[in-house]
Amino acid sequence: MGARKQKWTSREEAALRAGIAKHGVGSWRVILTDQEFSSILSCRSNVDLKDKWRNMNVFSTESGSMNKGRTATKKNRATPKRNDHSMAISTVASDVDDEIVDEQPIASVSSEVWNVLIPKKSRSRLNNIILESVKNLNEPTGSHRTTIANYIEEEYLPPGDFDHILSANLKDLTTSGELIEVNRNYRIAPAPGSMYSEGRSPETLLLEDIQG
DNA sequence: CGTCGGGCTAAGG
DNA sequence: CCTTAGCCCGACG
Repeated sequence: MGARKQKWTSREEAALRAGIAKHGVGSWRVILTDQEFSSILSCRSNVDLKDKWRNMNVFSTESGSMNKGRTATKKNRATPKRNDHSMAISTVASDVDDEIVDEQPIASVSSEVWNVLIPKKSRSRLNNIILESVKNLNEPTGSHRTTIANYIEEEYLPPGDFDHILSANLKDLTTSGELIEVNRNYRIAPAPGSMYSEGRSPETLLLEDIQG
């Protein structure tokens, strides 16, 4: 009644990302039954995971090409194919590249995808990941850039030249006040108005809705 | 049974 | 108004 639409918490999103990183895209049921995430995602169904993952990867909606053409509504996603539990997100990059140009080695594509497909619109997406990482690392004194980079590379995906992108975004987040930098360490900034969320331990912290 | 893509619609901008 | 995001539905294996 109160919440017909149950918004996804950043914790659930993190669990979903981690689950995909470990089990691959499409293994929603497996992720759901994994003891690591089953507790967090207990309220979600396998279909919910799929839908959420789709909504998380909204690329286009760019200027102009808001095509609603019924004929050959390509978009992304091509072959579900059983990918190994190593790439996961790279699969998304691969089929996107599949649409744009010809086939290219994924290794070179992944960084390109991040540079080309991410530029301004999805800046908040990357920042979201950064905030997520800092929050999940939960270092009392804050986390160093290399630590953050390492976490993101492990947990999400590893573009080659990701380092300088991270630096820019960290600076951006610090400027905007979302992160606080102390001695080259970054930590989540305290909430503008409220303290911790109600009933939430400092572990969970805040930042449920940073999307704005 | 699970996954997938399309579509609907309540919220928020 | 328009975009977004959660959810539902039918199809397919």
